[in-house]
Amino acid sequence: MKSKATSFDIAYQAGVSQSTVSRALRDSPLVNQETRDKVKAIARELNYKVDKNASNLRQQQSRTLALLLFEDPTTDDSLINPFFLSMLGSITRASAQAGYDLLVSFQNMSDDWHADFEDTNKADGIILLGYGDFDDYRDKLTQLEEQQTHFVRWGAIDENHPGVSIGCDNFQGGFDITQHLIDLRRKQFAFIGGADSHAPEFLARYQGYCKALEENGKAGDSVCQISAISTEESGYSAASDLIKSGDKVDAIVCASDLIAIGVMQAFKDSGVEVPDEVSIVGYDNIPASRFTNPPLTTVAQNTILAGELLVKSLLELISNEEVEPQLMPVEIVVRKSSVIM
Amino acid sequence: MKSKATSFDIAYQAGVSQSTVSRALRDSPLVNQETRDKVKAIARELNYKVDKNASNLRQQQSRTLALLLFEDPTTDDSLINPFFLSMLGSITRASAQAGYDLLVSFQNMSDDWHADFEDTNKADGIILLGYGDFDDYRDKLTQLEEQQTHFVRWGAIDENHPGVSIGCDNFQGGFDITQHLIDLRRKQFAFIGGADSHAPEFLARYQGYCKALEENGKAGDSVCQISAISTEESGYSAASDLIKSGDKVDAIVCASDLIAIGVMQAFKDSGVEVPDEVSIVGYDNIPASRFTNPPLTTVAQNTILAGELLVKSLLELISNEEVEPQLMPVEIVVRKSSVIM
DNA sequence: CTGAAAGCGCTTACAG
DNA sequence: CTGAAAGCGCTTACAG
Repeated sequence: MKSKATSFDIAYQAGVSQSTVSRALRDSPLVNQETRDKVKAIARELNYKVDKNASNLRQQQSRTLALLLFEDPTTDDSLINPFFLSMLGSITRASAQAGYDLLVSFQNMSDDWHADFEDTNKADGIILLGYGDFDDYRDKLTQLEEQQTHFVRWGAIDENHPGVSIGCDNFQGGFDITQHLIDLRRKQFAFIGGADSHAPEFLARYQGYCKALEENGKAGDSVCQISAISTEESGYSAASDLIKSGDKVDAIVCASDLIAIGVMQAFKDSGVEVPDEVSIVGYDNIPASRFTNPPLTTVAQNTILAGELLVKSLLELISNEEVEPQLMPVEIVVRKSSVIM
Repeated sequence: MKSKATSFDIAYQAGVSQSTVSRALRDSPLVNQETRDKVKAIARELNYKVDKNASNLRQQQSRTLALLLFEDPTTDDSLINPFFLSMLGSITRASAQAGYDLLVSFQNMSDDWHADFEDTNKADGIILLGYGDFDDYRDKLTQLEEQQTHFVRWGAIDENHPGVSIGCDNFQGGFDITQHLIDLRRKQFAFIGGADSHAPEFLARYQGYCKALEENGKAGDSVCQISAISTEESGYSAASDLIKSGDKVDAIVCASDLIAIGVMQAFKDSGVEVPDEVSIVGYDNIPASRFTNPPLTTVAQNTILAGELLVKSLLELISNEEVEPQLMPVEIVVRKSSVIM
């Protein structure tokens, strides 16, 4: 009584075979309209639901996507980079709309993502968000590709990177935000954030930064760059080094908002006024960027579109369609951390 | 060749029966040590992974938990209340550690959570985070209970609420933070946030607030309360009303950080200094609360412990153990929005 | 349009 | 300690 109804229970009550029940519930055109209605009515009445495990086993699929997050060295408890957190909602939503369930896990929970998700039939494909060092990560991507795993990742787009990437135009973002500072008549620039193969997104932002300086005759001397990973602490310490060095700067482009928040704090702690003495800008438009003091000028990436595109591309990959990497545009969000009133 | 190995492939190579392979891989004591090692070696070599669907179907379970988030009216794109977002990491982590997968979805994606998760065998249990109006939500909880669904929720603890709740001591939090303001010699108090059955957490915080005022001989006149839902906009508009009313207040307890951020903005826009003229405090200790100007004094809930406890309790429920609701302690985080320097 | 039957890949009671 | 067999609840080719 209390135990779950199966398709046989419905078949019995409807006076048809179990095969017919299965067909009717899946809206097969093979089934007579009348039979179909009857079966559906009984199914509803018995509160019948197709058993996912049985259905998936039979069809050799899972109708589930896996979202693998990178465990970030964040200051709060979430362990997830706030930028990725804002993407989570749209990925969840897009998966659900496509009729797929979404499994969420951390990348470091497993060594072999393919084995743990696709081989076990837990997921039909994988979405990757974030990573530590790209040079290490690349090997994992190559491995996934060799195993013919269906996966998409958010990040820099480069023909040499394994797999399909969806990402924003980091070069353009770096260029635009630097141009914004140049338009404000800032003279002495610095870039804070790693600018090498370990972090290709940051590198592209840096290259956009350099290009903007170059186009404005500011190459050479003022192309100052200090490495930092994407945390407030790292930004704080990089900025402290810069301040100690005595180099005069009046414009700082940070590779991420988290870095910028740390950098801003370091300058304030040294008694330097932001933006009066130095303009500071970030990248990502994380929720906290609106609340910093002063509010942070930054580069926004469309996280809603990003989530939708990641899911859409992955589903295409799963249906063996050809999928192109996608480069999305960025948008400058001007707030008070850059503009002198 | 390229197709996935099954237990039969291993059986063939190991020269044993498929049953023995299954037993060996599950570390059954029935299997000879030698046989077990051989089977495991071959499994590793063939990159064999147990098919989840088959295994789950057979065992009539899913080893999966469902996390149902409430789609909040947030200002950013995530659609998820930042407080719950910080819990996501620890829930993900705790599930993985218990050997369970975590399915994430929005509550409004479905009308019948039981049917959509437990009846389909997609999940063995459900974790609920957030809701809109508690009076509506309560019916859903009652329904879940009637269907004997395994579920736990984060929220107010009340014997009359259906199901098992894990939550922080909202009454104590409201009391402590109000006492903090009293200790600062504030005189005229207001509480901003709904204080009725629609939002039991807010109500408990309000009751703690009232109790603290009462104990300090401040009951009666100063027990001012203005309703607001947990968004910056709602806080802003409630504070604007308060300001317009001309009532003098020098201490405002907000039911959440989001409300407090809006309230603070409204006062600043009216030229009132925070905290010099009015102390403003929030509740939740969301990431952005550290960055507001001035940084927000608030009540912190231990999100890591909360996530772990939710998962632990749900697993106990699944194994049909008796589970008690859990009330966790809170901690006041004093920042500059309350304290005059 | 419908039914009987096979089979997806496991786990486990049963028999030895 | 091991194997043959049943069965979890579906979907779908096959036959009519």
